[in-house]
Amino acid sequence: MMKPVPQKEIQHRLKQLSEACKKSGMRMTHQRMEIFREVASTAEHPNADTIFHRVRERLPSVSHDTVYRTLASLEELGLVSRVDPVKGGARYDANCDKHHHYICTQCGSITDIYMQNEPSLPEGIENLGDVESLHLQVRGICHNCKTN
Amino acid sequence: MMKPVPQKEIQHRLKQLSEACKKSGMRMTHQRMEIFREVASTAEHPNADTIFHRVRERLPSVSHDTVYRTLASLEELGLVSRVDPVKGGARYDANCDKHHHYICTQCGSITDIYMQNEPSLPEGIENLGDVESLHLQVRGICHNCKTN
DNA sequence: GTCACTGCAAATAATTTGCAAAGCA
DNA sequence: TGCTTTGCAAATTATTTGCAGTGAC
Repeated sequence: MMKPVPQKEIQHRLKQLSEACKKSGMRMTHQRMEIFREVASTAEHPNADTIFHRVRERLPSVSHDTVYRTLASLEELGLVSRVDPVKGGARYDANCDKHHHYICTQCGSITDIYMQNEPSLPEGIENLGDVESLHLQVRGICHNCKTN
Repeated sequence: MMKPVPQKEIQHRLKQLSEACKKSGMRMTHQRMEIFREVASTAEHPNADTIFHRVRERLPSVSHDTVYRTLASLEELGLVSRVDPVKGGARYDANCDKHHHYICTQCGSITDIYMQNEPSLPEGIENLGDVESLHLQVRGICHNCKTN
């Protein structure tokens, strides 16, 4: 269905995690590693509960709140980003390339999209404040939902 | 602080509500009118709870769940739109002009922004599915937070 | 050894639902 | 009158927090 993340990319991301932990004084725990691996291994933008259940298969003692706390730290490190879909809880993404999202309003699937031309900043935005980031969501009904 | 919505515009929006109710078979109740008026009277994108408290001042018996249900119907009618901020619950907006949002990641304030050039659709989006709408969020720290 | 991290349990926030009564068309 | 809508209460869902024990460095 969705293109899997290549092994090489997963390894690269895990290496970044290890470096980021070292640099920031965070500890590289088994849980943190497995939770990040789970997000880094898929492009489907799982939510916290999905991540919890998948990690649990390998690490049966992991708890729900550790997943939330870990995702929050990973977000602070800039290793995962949170996507707020139209409905339902937050979804997570370890793709650090500049990209945007296509969200199916029917099934809720989230797909990374890349722009040829990044949207320009609206004129006068500097009157409002700093610009840290720019997020574009394209919403619609995906082909999969259309045909089913 | 934020530019107030002109009386004329509020009246226009209320008229649209009345027409939309007639057309769709929805009934024009006192609660629905007041809840919509509350959203239509401000540009600050209040959340459900804020709307609840404000409406309550004029209509003391209104309940929390009626506010949620009403906002959901108004959204279906296309009279209000929901904005999902970075953190916290959904926020509501009765501005029907095509616009986007600046969100302060510190205080959570949401400001409408207008683009000179709408962002173009990414090439190949038609391979994913239909495009219903396009939402741009610009995030940063607003001047107000910067100076305080 | 120290301090960050974890699991547990419980709290909180945000939203939804079932149902009988009330009210608009 | 008939069907939508409301208020109440309770249930759910999503997420957060306090705390004592555990583990990485």
